[in-house]
Amino acid sequence: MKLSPVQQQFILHWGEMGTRWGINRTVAQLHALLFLSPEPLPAETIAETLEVARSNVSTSLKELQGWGIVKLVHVMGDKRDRFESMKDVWEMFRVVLDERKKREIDPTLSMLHNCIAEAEKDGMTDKYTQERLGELLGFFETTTAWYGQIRQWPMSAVAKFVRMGDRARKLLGIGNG
Amino acid sequence: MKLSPVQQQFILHWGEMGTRWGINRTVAQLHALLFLSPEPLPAETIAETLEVARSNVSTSLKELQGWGIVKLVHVMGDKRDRFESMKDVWEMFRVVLDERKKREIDPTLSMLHNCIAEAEKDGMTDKYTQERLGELLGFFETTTAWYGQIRQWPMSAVAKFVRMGDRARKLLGIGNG
DNA sequence: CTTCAATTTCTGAATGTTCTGAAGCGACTG
DNA sequence: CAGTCGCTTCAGAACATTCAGAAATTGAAG
Repeated sequence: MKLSPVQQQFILHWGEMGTRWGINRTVAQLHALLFLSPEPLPAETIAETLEVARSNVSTSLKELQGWGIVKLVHVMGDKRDRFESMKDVWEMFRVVLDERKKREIDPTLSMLHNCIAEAEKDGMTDKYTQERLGELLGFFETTTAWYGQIRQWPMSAVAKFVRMGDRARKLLGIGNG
Repeated sequence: MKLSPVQQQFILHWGEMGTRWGINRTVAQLHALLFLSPEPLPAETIAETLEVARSNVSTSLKELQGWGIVKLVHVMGDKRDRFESMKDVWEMFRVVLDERKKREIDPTLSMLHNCIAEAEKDGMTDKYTQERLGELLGFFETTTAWYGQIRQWPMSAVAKFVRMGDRARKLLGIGNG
């Protein structure tokens, strides 16, 4: 399988991008390749195309399946596993955000709850710290609640909302407008 | 300077958190410490408290200043530099998001524009790839436009918006509600 | 101009991560 | 039941990041 220069550029950039957000480069590249591919690819092909070890592909595919954005599929007459990426971009990012929330934000929320509870009774943690932790918790609670709302909106609603711009805020009668 | 167990827990967790989002552990810990501190701290104190090398503190502070969430300040009668974190959580996250947009999303947008333009004339990139890239670009453009809107809302507006829940969508007459 | 404290820069060492090739496992085939 | 194919696991090598301590720089005070 031969990649066009454009495909290469995209895959490389996506890999680079991944690392900046704490995702393994190869994992991200692999995802980019599958995302562009019209049909599900076998692991062997992926390894050749990306020029990485077969074993590395295996591990990365597990990772991507763990995130829920790549699925294993079979095609008639081929006993090899094939893999395809989720193709709906909006859905894909929703899945990733949900997963990161579960893995990272939720634990942070409980850490903060715990810290705040401890601080109240330990007699060693100053008021200022308690206030800061409280504000941080408030921030996370509000934003996750917010995300919880919006993630359910159909994509068309989001698009309209964006197009409304500041009128949305005024229509809802919120803020200082 | 002695940290309470609660403060330690928070700082450690924040450092851990940072690494998952592509931010150096020490940088994140340092930020956590400054965030909790009622007054600006000199580098020396930070190094002692966090038990890291003085030089490491210096580099990390530069990094945090680069992100725009830590500032150098002076206090009367002390010639040492002191550092304080931005304290408004909402403002702080806005600054970080703005910065990440500038560093990561904007380059991705131009990469996508470029790829799409190239793909149209190179005759080597299949239609399917072009469609996928187009959808991805659409996604990034919509979400950045959206963020551009909301980042300007006062925090109170966001809070109200969240509390309205799905009523907001219905009130605006968007989506399939 | 010298001294001294504070800070920054630099370099090699330590640590952490990512990757490969080899080995192993299981399923299918002749 | 031996042979092949595909997949996964694993140990160590390669690579990248992070860090500490030494050296250099800055800048203020005398």
